[in-house]
Amino acid sequence: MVEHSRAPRADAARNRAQLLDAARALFAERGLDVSVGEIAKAAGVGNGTAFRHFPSKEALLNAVVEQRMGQMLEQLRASAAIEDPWDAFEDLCVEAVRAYIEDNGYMEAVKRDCAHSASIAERHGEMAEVVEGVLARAQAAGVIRPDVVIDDIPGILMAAAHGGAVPEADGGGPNAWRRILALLLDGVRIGPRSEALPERR
Amino acid sequence: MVEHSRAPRADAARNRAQLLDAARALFAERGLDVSVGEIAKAAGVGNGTAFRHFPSKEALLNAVVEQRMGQMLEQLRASAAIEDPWDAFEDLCVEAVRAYIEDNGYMEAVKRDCAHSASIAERHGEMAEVVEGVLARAQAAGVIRPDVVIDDIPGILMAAAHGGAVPEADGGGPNAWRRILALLLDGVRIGPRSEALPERR
Amino acid sequence: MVEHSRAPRADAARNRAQLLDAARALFAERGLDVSVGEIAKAAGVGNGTAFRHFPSKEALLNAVVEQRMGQMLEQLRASAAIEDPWDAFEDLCVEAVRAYIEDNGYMEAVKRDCAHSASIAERHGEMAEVVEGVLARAQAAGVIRPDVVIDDIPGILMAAAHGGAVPEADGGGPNAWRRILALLLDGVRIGPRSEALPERR
Amino acid sequence: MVEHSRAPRADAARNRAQLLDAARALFAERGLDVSVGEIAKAAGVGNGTAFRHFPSKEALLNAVVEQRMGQMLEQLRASAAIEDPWDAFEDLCVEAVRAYIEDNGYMEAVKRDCAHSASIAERHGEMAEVVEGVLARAQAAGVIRPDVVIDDIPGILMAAAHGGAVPEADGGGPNAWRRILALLLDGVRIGPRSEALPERR
DNA sequence: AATGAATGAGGATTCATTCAT
DNA sequence: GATGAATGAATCCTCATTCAT
Repeated sequence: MVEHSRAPRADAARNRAQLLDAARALFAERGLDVSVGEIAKAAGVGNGTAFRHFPSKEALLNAVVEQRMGQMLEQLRASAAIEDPWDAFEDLCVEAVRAYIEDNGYMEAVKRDCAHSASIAERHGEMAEVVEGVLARAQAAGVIRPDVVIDDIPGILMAAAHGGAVPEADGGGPNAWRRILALLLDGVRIGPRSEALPERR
Repeated sequence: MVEHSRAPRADAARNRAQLLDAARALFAERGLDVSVGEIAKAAGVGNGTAFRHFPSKEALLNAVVEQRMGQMLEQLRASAAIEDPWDAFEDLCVEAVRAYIEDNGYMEAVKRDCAHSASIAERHGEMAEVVEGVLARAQAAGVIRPDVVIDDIPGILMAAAHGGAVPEADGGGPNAWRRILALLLDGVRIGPRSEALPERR
Repeated sequence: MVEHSRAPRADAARNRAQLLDAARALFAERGLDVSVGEIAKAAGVGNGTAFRHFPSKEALLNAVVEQRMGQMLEQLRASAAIEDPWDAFEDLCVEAVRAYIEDNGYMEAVKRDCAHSASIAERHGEMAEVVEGVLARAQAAGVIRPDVVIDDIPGILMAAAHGGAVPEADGGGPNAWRRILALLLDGVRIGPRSEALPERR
Repeated sequence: MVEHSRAPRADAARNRAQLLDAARALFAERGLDVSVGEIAKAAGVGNGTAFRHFPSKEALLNAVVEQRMGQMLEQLRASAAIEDPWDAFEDLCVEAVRAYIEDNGYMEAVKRDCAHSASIAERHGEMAEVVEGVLARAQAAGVIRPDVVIDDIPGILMAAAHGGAVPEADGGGPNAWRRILALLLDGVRIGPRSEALPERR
């Protein structure tokens, strides 16, 4: 009988999750211009339901971003756990940029000022802390030039994420960011350069 | 009052120029989503006038881009004329990125495939030629690592242009790109790194 | 006042019906150029509601046509059920032309190729079948000249429907088609002519 | 030197003629929806010129119609000159319908009430007179049934002109009107029917 | 709590018509 | 008299958001 009753509280949570999933997928795939209606449809719910869970499109985006930041935070911590200070920093950058690349919506959201909700701000703070730690460790280890500051990192990541954002004819494409990031890392690093740039796909 | 009087025929060119100016300004400020109507209003002309001069929004954008490319081409040539191979390359990058930064619309247009109009394609070719020359000269002079290829350059520029595209609180801002570009250039360069990153701000 | 209260959900069907009615009426009255906005207003709904029910003007027209074809098909079958072969044919023609006359929109739609939607195409096929049967029976009974072919019938009906499509001063008007159709039928028939043309209203 | 002066009065007449020609051609080809601007362009004049010669689109259409009526009148008179009363009537009908078919714009204009200008009304009267004469002669000769009246003729012609106005799949096409007109003529005629309907294309 | 209907403000684009030169 | 620029209303259509059930 449980299954036959009309969507009780349990399904509310499921709907929310499905909306978030659909929103993430669609924002990632097609940018921030997808309509709420389309997201709702992809989530298998009515569009009114979308607005019940998230009072505005902006709020939905924020929720997606917040969730994404959660995953990102885990990822950053994993990178931070790498023993070698340089490897930790490099891995952190690679994974962060990959997250941007794979989620256009997240990236576009990051470009706006997204410290709207309290929890986003909190997550943001935690992430900053982790990054700061990794950077400090690498600088303490003497593998990153000392004039790089924590405020440079978001820009570096965002820059790398746009390294492939040109037409294919001009060298753009899904893997082009790897070379750009490699150049940036070589610019940041102390010591010998990387032997070779990543293959251009 | 003189300036406010209507002066159609002779001022058609002026209207066109005002439309281009308004379009550039608004595209730059608020991205490619500004409506043609708003551009027309900013230019001080009626809705239909915009479409008389540019048969579609796309065409208006193309015109903006084309004009910008003209300026850009001159700028690139000036950079190419610099004697020192590295200075030429560096100047070229700085000026190109500055152009992107100052004209968001241009930059967004560059991300798309912009070989729409014949003249844009032609300009594009000329620009590529200049850049290729500067790169080749620098590599021949041994100041740029040999595994950098011409197809890396647009990505490098686009990346640098996004170095400031994060909230101010995260280190973004109108001048942040300079540091990111400096890092990229250090990654590209053979020999000692730059002594210090450009000042933030 | 009861009728004026808003009653969305349950009345969605009613809105749809009102839109169809309004569309039919306006298309009939003023041709296919009436705007969707005007139809919506006549139906007492907002602009967007029209597009919610029918995703495009074309779709709205198709719906009108489809509905009309349903009525028409019934009518044709009723005519086909008439025992006397000639009477059946005549009645079929009269009713078909009347349908055109009463619904200008339908008629204009028939002029285009209207096999747009699957169901329209299907209906079209069913109608053709009925007409073919009636014609064959009449020809078998020797009351219609044998060189008339099925492909002549749509043209005959369309022609008759335009018999009144001239200014009143020139003999046009809502009933003028009856005389024209009578002439056509006399041209098609084997045997004596009709004794008198229908009264010119 | 004459050719080098700026379009004196003589060219005004020429512009007018070119506008009429262009309007006729475009209205004929594509219906009454062609824009004045397009007509002006086809005529090789500025659109302001079009509105100088014809104060409104409606006026331009009227002028086209008026001119067309002139040609038509000649044609009708030629038909009226045919000796055999039936042949005269038949020829008149064939040529009139052909005129409609070949000039969609004219036909659409005839459907509206086009007695706007005095000269159109006058032409209209002359045409009616000719038609009336041909009809009377044929009826006097006993080849047209007596219950056909002059007011039936415009409807007959308009009807025949729409005999092909159905999709090709339903028997429509550029020559279908001939069979429909033949049926109408057989309905109108006294005596034996035509031996065979015109070939369907 | 979920639904999907309704809404109306835009957005791009076209066009008849008016006007300044 | 000719020109073509300017105009703004109108058109189809989309979408975030609100509401009645």
